[in-house]
Amino acid sequence: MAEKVTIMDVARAAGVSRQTVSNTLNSPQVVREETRRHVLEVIQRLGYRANQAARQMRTGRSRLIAIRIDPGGDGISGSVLDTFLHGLTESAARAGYRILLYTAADDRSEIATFEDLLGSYEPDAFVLTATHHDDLRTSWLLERRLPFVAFGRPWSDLPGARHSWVDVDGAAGTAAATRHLLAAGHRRIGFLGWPPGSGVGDDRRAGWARTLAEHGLPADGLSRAVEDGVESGARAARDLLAAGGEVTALVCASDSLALGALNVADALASETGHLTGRPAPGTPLPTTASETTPQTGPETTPQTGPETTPQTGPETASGMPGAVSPGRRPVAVIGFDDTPVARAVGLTSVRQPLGEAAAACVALLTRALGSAGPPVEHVLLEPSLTLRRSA
Amino acid sequence: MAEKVTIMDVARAAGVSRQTVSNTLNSPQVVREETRRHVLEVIQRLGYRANQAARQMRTGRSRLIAIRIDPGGDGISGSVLDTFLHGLTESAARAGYRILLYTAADDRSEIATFEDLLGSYEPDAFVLTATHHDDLRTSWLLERRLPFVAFGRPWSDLPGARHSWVDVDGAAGTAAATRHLLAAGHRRIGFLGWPPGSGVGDDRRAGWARTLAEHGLPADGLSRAVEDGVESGARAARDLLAAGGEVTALVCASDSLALGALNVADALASETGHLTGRPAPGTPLPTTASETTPQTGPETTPQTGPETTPQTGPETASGMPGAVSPGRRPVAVIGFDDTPVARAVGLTSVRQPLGEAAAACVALLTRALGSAGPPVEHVLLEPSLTLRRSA
DNA sequence: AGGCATGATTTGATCGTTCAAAATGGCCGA
DNA sequence: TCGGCCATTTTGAACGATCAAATCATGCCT
Repeated sequence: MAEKVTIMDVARAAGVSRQTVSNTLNSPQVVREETRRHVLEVIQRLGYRANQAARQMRTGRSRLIAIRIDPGGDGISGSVLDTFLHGLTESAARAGYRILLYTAADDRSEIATFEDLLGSYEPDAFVLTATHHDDLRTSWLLERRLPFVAFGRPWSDLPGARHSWVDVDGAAGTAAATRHLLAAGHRRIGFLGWPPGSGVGDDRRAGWARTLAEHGLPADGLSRAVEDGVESGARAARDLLAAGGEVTALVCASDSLALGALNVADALASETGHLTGRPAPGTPLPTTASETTPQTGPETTPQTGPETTPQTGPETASGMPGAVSPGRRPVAVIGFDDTPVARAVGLTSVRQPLGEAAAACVALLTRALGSAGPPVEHVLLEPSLTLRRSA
Repeated sequence: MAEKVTIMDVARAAGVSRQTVSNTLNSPQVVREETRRHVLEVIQRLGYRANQAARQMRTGRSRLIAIRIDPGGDGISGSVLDTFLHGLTESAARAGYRILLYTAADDRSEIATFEDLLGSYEPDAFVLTATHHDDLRTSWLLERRLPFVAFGRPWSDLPGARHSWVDVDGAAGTAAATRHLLAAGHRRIGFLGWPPGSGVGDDRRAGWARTLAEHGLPADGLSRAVEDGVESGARAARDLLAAGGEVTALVCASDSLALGALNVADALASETGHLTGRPAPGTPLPTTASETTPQTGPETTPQTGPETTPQTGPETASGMPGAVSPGRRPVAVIGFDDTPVARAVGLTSVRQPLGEAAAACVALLTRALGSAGPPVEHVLLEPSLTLRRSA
């Protein structure tokens, strides 16, 4: 096993007391410059690291942030949590925190886990995801004045339900998508979303509706509300396109719905002879300019250091057997979340700045835990549009 | 804040000493039955939970398992780690452990993180993923006799590099895929994989090659080795299909490659008039039997309790505009990992039993940490084939 | 020179648990 | 009645850090 180096080992080696070593690390300003340097040198040499358990016992802080990981539905948008989690781990590490995972089936069992964790590992804070109407978790945490941030707005305006949150402006995302389609000449733009009641879904629909209204275009009958899923998206798209509204483009609340819609659009195109409009279903565009992310408005994203996500880079293409002759575009489709599926099938999609969101969560938490600054803060980030062949 | 309940609070309330409370929890056999029951009742009533930091200080065990989370390339197979992580969190919780996350860019920085963590949070064990040839991490951990399991075999047979691992038999997966294609009548079955040298990739290619050999079929010129990615998969598929080998089916080392191949296959089909062979690219089969997972051999998977992953269920379908008339099948394609992308585009794929793998990792670790059983054990799990429209 | 504020460092106590050893009490046989 | 043994329970010490208070220098002012 690795030999343990305690604060006493360092103290002895440096010829000072425990407390001076502790002070050089935690309150450098009270230690004489020369002593400080010497102690730091010894710490370095011995490879000393403060034992977290002992520190926690005395200070009551674990430097642990807990977050739930869940299986994630059909998995298509599962990568969203995945990416967020990675960003969170990275940002937390920079701030001296570590991420602790737990699972829970519903609000009730999640609260039970809160109690369990608080009694044993004593995480300093929680990060909540998938907030919803009448979220039991937020009220439970608020009642006990436990520090937490939600990734997602509180979708109810109960007076006491004020807490810190970070979110991505879904409405701005669908608005940008809609504006992009308008700029491309589309005038009958439909929306595929979820049944009313989900905060996220309503928000995304609102962005589309608002933008149409701003351009003096009617939205009546151009919207469908179905459960999330590829096939329900396909059904809804068929229904909407057959309704006689002459819809030429679709904005969708998720990549799952969008993928279903895209399948329908491609099928219709091949049926009506427009097959060659796109190179081949699911094949990337032959130009390197096919994958771009234009700004969707004033970028308020805070600078959070370099994101080290290795980019695969836009795929280059050689001979495209499907691209025979240029034809008129079939129904344009835009998804939401820019999941791997979207990249794989060439679906234009709204991308959430997940790395920035994670960094913002950590920033809010550390500020709250450091007891500096206001206890309740909000950060609303702008998404961007990743353009691909589908729109 | 939540009122803290210590072991002394319980002791006082129950009219016994600290140690008796401790014993009721940790060594029940030394406590008189009646006392034990009484103390347990008080513990329940007060909601006592042993403070992990204090316990860790005394025992030296943190009940923490550390694992790396990484961004995950193009994201398509990112969901693999995601699912594994969820299973790990669940299995670990059942065994009384929690999962701690960290990030690292490469082996060197991961080892630096080991040192950091071991000096501060003192995780009891590590779970390594993405093991590779000459893995610096395993040798580092082995030298220090630190407990760990690798999800992935050690892809080098250095004498000293013996450690516990859990893996999925990739060769068995590609073999099953190949057998499935053979049973469907295919005789010229190609393979799209990665350049030689990666253990995982070589293993998957071997399963395909072995199966062809077993059936007395030649494999010469039927294999391509390219970097992972949708477009490189497409290129390799075009190359292989144009080579004049009359290839009618493709087994691929990943869903990314398979997706590229599928795009090419679909494009070729529409070029040669076979378009209607499949309902519509990216559309699920209209039958509910389309998504099945046959056994691929003697199932050695250990029983690990109910996996609570909510299944979306096989998608049902209504009118399929693309399915005009039944035609001859175009090139069949099978992927690997059964990612969300595969489900979304209807790609038949080899599924890894990730929940079982995670459970096996935890089982191996707890056994090693409990110092019962042999310190080095191996678990090799059988993957299964998820059938969809692509093969 | 003595008192005193200031800066730097050290000492004592404590967090909550478990290990190890000591204490208690009942029962038995001599 | 006493010692010994066993089962059960209690007490003392320790894990490694930080907080709070005490101590030790040092310089300055009166």
